[in-house]
Amino acid sequence: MNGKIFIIEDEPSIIQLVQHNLEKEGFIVSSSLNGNEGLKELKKFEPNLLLLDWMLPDLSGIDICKNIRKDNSFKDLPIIMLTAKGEEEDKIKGLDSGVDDYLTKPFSFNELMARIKAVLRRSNPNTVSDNLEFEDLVLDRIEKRVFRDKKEIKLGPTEFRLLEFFLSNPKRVYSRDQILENVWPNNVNVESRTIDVHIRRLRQSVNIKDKKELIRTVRSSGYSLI
Amino acid sequence: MNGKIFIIEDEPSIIQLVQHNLEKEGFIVSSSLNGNEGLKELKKFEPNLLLLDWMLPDLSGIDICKNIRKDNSFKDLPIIMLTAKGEEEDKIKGLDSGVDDYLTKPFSFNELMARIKAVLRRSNPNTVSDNLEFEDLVLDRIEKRVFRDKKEIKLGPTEFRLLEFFLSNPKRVYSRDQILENVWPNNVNVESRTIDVHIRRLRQSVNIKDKKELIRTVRSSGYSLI
DNA sequence: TTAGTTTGTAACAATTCTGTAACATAATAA
DNA sequence: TTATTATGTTACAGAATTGTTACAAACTAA
Repeated sequence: MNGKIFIIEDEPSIIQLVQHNLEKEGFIVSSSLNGNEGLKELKKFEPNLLLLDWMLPDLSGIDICKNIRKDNSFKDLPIIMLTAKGEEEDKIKGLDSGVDDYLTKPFSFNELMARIKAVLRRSNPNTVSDNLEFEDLVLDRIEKRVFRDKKEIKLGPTEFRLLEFFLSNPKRVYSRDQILENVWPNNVNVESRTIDVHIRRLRQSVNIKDKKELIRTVRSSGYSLI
Repeated sequence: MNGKIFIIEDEPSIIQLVQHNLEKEGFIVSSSLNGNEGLKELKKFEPNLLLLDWMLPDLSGIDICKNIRKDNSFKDLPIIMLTAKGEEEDKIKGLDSGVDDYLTKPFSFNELMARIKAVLRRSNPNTVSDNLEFEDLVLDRIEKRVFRDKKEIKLGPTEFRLLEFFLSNPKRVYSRDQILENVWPNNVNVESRTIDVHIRRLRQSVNIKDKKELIRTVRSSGYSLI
């Protein structure tokens, strides 16, 4: 998951929490505590999505919204509005003003994340791709297909998940424990040597003559893409 | 398993139990009985993980959480929240205060241990992201690679850990005892001369023609980077 | 059902890593 | 200087880790 997200929200604790978690998810995040300043910074930052608080000390969220929509280069910027509880009526207005979605505080991060993904996918398909890529390797999560060098590769379910996991963070070395935790269904007990065998199978499928080895063994640590 | 764990929890019996068991597992543990004092001590202690009680006499767990997340040097500190049953669980989760995991009292030590391991695995390699650097030497802990002068150097597992240890505090002279304690798995007995041999191997790998020696011998004291 | 896949494990092979001993050399003290 | 102690260097056996293969059980699709 990638993309740039801007937050305008006057409560620092919310900014901290959301920003922290979004960055952990791989987004580039910037923020502002008030409307006027936020508008300026936003235009410099050029985000792919805006999280906008409804109640701000200077401008209301709706004013910001209108302002943004006037600016030609941002008239398609997806906006998710954050509203405090009990601002029900205003929601409707909010939607009228060109907001893409709204979220009522307090919200869980998972909720927020789901909305962000949905909105980004809907309005900016390029920033959120369901393909994982690494060099000449492409994994299509939706169609469950894998290509190397434009040619399709057939993988079994486990090899697919294994490769998907490696691609989530290419080059990073994962221990067998980490692989087990993330690739196998929870609380399934398999020997760690089993992973070696699946690595072997994945290697066999993924390797192409005249192409370099894709999976690196790091002795006493685990495996990684390379 | 190693690392530093801090506990903020007002019930002494729980602290006793948890602390004792964690120390037996090889963790360095410190604790505090209340929020305000805990916050101060925590920042001095610089833990790798925090066990945080939800109900405290002075501050609530969530306040502490927010406070921690504001501090830049601790915004990635993994936190496991301890809650009593029925203690507004939903609220805690709903607010998503940046907590990494929850545990409902009463819990077994095994449960706790499992969560700790999972959280540490999940968040430590990520947050500790960083490369260790010293002059033209770079050690990438995530990808488990070492570079000197931009060129990759192949190291065995022990040499890697050895170098990693030296890089944690470059220029500092470590005695053979300290090296043993930190580089070799706990309760392994090896002769101290063995270290000399590994130093030799590390030197051989790390040294480059026309570049100065990187590892200094301090007679009767130990070794250090230089 | 049946035929074809997929999966986990065991067993063995291949490879790499480690610790130690033994000897060489360097530094220090007497 | 010589004696003594600390460190450097090398070689090697056996530990430990990983690669590979084969096979039976579990699973799927027709």
